[in-house]
Amino acid sequence: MRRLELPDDAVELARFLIGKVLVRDHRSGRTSGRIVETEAYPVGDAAGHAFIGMTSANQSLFLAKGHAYVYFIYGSSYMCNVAAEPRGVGAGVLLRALEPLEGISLMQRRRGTRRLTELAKGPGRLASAMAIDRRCDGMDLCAAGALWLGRDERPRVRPSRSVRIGLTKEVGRLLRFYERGSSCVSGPRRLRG
DNA sequence: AGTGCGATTGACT
DNA sequence: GTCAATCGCACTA
Repeated sequence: MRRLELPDDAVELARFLIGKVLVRDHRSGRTSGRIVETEAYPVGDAAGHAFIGMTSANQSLFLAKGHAYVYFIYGSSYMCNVAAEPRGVGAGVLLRALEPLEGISLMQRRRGTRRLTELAKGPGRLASAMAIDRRCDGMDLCAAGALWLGRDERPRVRPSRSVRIGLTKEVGRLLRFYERGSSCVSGPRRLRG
C-alpha cells in the first residue's frame, strides 16, 4: 500500500480516516483493521489533551500530522490518536473502532474473546487487539514502520457523525465519525447518541 | 508529598 | 441498565 497523504486539520482527518486501514506489524505477527469510528479533537477544543499546552505527557500531539499519540487512561486502557496539524500545533484524532481484517486469531488471543465485533470496538479494545502501547507513542503512521496507515480495497461510504463519547467538556460538538451500518462501531449509531 | 480525575472497560443486577 | 477498578499526570502547597 502506498503512503497516505493526510488532510490538513483534525476534523477533516477524522472524516478521512474512516474506511482506511490501520496495520500493526508486531513480532507476534501482523494485525490490521478497517477504521470504522474516529473522533476529532481540533485546535482550541477544551476537551482535547493539547488544550493545556505541551507537557511531557501530550507532546506527541504536537508532532507533525500522521504521528501517533498514545496514552494510558483509567489505569487500564491505551488510546491511539493521530496527530493532525503541523509540528508545534496540538490537535489529533482518536481511533475508536476497527473492523478486523488480518491477524484475527492473534486479536482473539489478545482480547480473550472470539467475537469479531468485540475485538476492536472501543478505543481501549482497539489498542489491546493491535498490541498498541506506550512504545507506539511518537511513531510516524505514514512511514514504513511497526504501525502504519493504508487503504482498504473496499469502497468507502460517507461517514455519519454524532457527538463524541465520554466527555465532560465541549459536549455538544458533532466531532465523532463512524461508518453507518458497521457492527464494529462502539456506542450509539445515530446523530445525537 | 498529597489530591483529584480522566477521550474506558468488564462485571454485575 | 449501573458501577467500581486502576494509575499516571497535572496541580496545589
